[in-house]
Amino acid sequence: MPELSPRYNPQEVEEKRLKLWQEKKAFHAVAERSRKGPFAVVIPPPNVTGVLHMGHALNNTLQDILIRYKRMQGFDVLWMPGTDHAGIATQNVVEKQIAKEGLTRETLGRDKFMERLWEWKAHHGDTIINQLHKLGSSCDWDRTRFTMDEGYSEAVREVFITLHERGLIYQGSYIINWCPRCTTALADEEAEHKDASGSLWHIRYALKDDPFQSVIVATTRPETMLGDTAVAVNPSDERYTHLIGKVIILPLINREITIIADDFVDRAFGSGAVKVTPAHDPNDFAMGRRHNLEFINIMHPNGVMNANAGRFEGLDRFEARKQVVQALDEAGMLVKIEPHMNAVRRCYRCDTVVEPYLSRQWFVKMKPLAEKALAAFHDGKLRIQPKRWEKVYENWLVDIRDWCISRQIWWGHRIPVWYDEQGNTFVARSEAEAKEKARVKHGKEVTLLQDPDVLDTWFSSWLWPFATLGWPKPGKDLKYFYPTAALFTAPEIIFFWVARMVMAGIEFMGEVPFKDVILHGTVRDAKGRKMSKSLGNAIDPLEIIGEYGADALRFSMILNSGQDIYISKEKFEIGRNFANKLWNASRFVMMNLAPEALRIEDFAGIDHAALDPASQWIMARYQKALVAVTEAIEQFRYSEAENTLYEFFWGTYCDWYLEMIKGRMDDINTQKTVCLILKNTLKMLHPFIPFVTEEIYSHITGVETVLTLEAWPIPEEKYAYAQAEVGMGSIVAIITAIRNVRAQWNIKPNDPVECVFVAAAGSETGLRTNEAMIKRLVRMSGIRYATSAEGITNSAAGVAGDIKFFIPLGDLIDVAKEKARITAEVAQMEKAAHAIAGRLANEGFVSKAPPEVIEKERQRMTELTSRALEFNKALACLI
RNA sequence: GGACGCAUAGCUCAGCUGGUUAGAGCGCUGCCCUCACAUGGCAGAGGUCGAAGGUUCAAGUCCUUCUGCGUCCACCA
Repeated sequence: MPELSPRYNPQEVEEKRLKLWQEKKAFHAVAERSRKGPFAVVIPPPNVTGVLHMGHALNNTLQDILIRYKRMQGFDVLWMPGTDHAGIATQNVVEKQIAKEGLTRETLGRDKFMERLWEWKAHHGDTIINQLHKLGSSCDWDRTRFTMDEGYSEAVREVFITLHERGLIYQGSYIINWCPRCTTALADEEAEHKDASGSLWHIRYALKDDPFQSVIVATTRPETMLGDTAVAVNPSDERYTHLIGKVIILPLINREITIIADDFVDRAFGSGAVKVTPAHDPNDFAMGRRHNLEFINIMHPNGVMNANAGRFEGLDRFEARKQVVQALDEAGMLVKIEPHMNAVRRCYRCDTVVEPYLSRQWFVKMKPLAEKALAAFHDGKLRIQPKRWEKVYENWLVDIRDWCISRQIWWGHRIPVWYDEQGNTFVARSEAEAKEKARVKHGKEVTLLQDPDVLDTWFSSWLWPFATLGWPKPGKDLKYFYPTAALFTAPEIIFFWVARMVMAGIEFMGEVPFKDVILHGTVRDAKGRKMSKSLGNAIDPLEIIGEYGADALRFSMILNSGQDIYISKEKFEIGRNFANKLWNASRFVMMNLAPEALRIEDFAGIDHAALDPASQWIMARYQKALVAVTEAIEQFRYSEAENTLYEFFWGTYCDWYLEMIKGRMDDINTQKTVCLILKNTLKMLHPFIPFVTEEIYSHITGVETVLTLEAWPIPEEKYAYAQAEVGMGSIVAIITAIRNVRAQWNIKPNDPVECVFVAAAGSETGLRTNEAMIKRLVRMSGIRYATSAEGITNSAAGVAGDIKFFIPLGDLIDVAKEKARITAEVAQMEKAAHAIAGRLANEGFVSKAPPEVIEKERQRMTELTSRALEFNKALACLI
């Protein structure tokens, strides 16, 4: 056994283990290898442009815990890794890069620009994967997929074509969310509402026949008035009924527009009259359709005013706003300006204010898909945790709107549609197929042009659970691993991704893609703010890994993962410290145990009848921890599982058990127990902190072990009985024993002495409350290391347990003060007993409370009374 | 405007179906470098469970209202 440093060095160990896992292909998934069946999880694919942040770290640690646990349980585990091409985000990154060379994508041209994108992907695309790797994620890395790799693209095309055939994809001109900076359409979910304080401009529109008569309209976007083609009022609004049908001269543009009546108009808002701009507002668009209005587009795709804007042509939309307002004011048409709070939609990629813009796009008809997703949920085929998110999922599906899937960018899956010169569309799997279709239609070869647009990134992401398994090609993996078991993700992404995956899964695989959706919190800084680069409050996971180790990162993160997680750098110390404690306790064990004990594999190797009481006790505690941890993991309550392990290992195994058996290490059965409990605890801890546990395990066994391939411990029912015997003995007896020891050995100050401790079986409850008292009493006798006798018992015989105590009499405490304190506590005990007595005398309680509760209370009272009595006796016989 | 979440020790949170004298970690105080570990050990201080009502024999836990913080959704000009 090589000498191990007293300080755990994570960097060295983690590097070594990563290499080993790779060499041994430890995470390689194989279908139909085990009788336990499949257990698959797909990673939420991070953006290729991504750099590991705390959100990833949390998300992947959660998955890894489950994955490693299930692997240890013997399932055929597949954790599918990969990255998302992240259309706009990636294109933005590369556009910025070429901008440094003075280039734009337009000057470069589509093909060259695409080359640059792929080049970028080749160089930087693995960054995040490598970082996830460092975190210890046990994905089957050989399977790493990319949403734009060849097979995946095939799946995307197949889905587009199938949906089109089923009448669920259509093309049309509607008002969509347009980002003038990215010059592309966005889906509703990609345009985020953000509150902003703006203004409400009230403008006067004069009547053509009678310039002295006018209506006043209010708007938050005055520049759009240039595209007005009507003014609308509510048909039941008496103020305006006489004006319906009259003509108005639109200021600045001098276009004649009509006053129309429409139920949409809210009489109570503003003046009750509203300007109608069908090409620049979704409501106005609908009105325009209803009333057959003209659609006048006043803007170029980049947000600069076009020729329809008259003298405002060439101005950016915000500059145009200023100048329009000014011009209106000068013309005396501006009535007033009110401050106004409203939600402005912004591009989720570049934060530019989104423009409602009329354009021709491709859409997915969502209602039929959503209905099935809803039905599957109602049938209980999908569980969402925590439950409160179920409603969010449900509401979105109920109120769903069609999905705009075309994007005017270049990085992505090209829309598989070709047009001939007449504008006929040919939806096809390939250009050749399209050409063939066109040939049939025209009876001759014709030239075709492919639709220049690409598909929304999410149009590929929503296929992730089955496209990664090889769909549309049939295969063993697809058949075996689909549907997957669970999905871990952040709630922000329910609409973008989760709900859509459910739809696609049902539509194309006939089954929901996962049974459990686990939504975890957001990682925030200590002040509760989201971590972001711009705020400068982000803690880099790689920095933490470098300093404290990946185990420390994982451990601390999970321990803190209740709802949202508030992180500061100091919080990672707990993980580092724990790993170090684990390391040192193991070092101690290895220093003191015989090789025979270190080789112990299971409980059968221990002669339980010959076991010392402390070891019997730790067995019981271990069983309890094992059951609790297993249950917590099954319920996805990882922080609870981890906390249980933390307390068991540190608070019970180290602080009590190892202290107790020091000096008893010559017993081989004790040695074996010490080792076996440690080994099984390492196994239980392995899903949480894979590196350090495996390293230690390998040192103990002397064999390089891949712990995730070892079996998860199974509770041994026969050891549970020790639990029932846990009890505290007579306090008077303890005091007596201490006094005897002192007298017997003629103890001098600061002499460490072993104390024989009498403890009897019987009283099972009240252990914890007794503990503090006993420690006090023991201290009053001059024992400093009062490892107390919690849980130590040696059967009903009431014979000595043999727990080691150090008794330095140097620092005797103030006995009088302690006596007073104990007296107070005893009084409190008596008070509690009295309260119970009162309760028991209460008619309501006796008649209405369940009998077992009454019985419990009665017992408790008896116990409190007798304990108080005993403490009183003990006080009397003290020094 | 709609929906949801949180409020428990100085800080971060447990407290799962109402039933012992409300717990942990960090921080703080005191004593210890004792031969596994000072990234450690032992001992200790610290809470009228956000406010007010209500249900109940019994409320941190259930109901109502309010206050403060947070999140998501939303086409009202």
